Amino acid sequence: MGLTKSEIFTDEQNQLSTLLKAIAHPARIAILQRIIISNTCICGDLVGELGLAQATISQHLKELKTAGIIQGTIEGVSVCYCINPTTWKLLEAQLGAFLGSYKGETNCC
Amino acid sequence: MGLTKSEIFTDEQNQLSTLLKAIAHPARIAILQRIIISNTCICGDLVGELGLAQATISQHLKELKTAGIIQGTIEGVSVCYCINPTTWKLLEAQLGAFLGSYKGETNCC
DNA sequence: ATAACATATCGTAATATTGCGATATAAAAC
DNA sequence: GTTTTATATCGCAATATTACGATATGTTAT
Repeated sequence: MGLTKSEIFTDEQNQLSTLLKAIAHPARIAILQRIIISNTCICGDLVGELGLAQATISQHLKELKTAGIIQGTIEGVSVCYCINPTTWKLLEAQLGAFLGSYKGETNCC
Repeated sequence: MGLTKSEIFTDEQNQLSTLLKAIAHPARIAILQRIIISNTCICGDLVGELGLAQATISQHLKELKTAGIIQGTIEGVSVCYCINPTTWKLLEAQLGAFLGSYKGETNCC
């Protein structure tokens, strides 16, 4: 085993969990925060600021890209990574609906 | 290696990633949705509805409980699991701040 | 062309996650 | 007290993730 049984869940549940998984790492949260702040972010900058090796950061960027959360365009020698607005909005919507469905009524515990 | 270097990130980044990781699984999303809908949820119900073994569901519930997202109180023979309102609000706040920090200005790609 | 720089990919080791059968625990019913 | 019912834990196998050194690739300067 060790393999998530995605076939027994809905597409929405699988999609949301995939997006959340991509964000659920402190390095990737830090990377996204840096991208959002600078709005023109290259990998090299991150290598200096986060305490991770270049290979590791490149790998995290790839995961964010694969999930569709960021997009990269080649900008001369370096690569410019930005937030993918479509996916970001999708995440906000899906997550908002999910988190908002709990109204805080504690009838129970 | 294979161990996340949490010491190089801020407490907020680590806390948010821990909460997200707990939610970032389709089974756990499904479980939370069921808990929210029924507001009085026991493990046995879930075993029938999701296509996972009892041991697996119990493990997912434990992970949600360890992360502080749900809380369980013994209710006779079965256990009643509910959302932990404090953690849920914290997650909404942290995530709202994070997702909301991106304003969608594409100056770049 | 070649050197310098930026990023990606490969290979590998350590650790974590997922899933489940088997078994333990603990309360309620008989 | 034994059986039933509900949940938890153990142990294991399969797979995934995290991290990084080494190396490859590709782009700009010289």
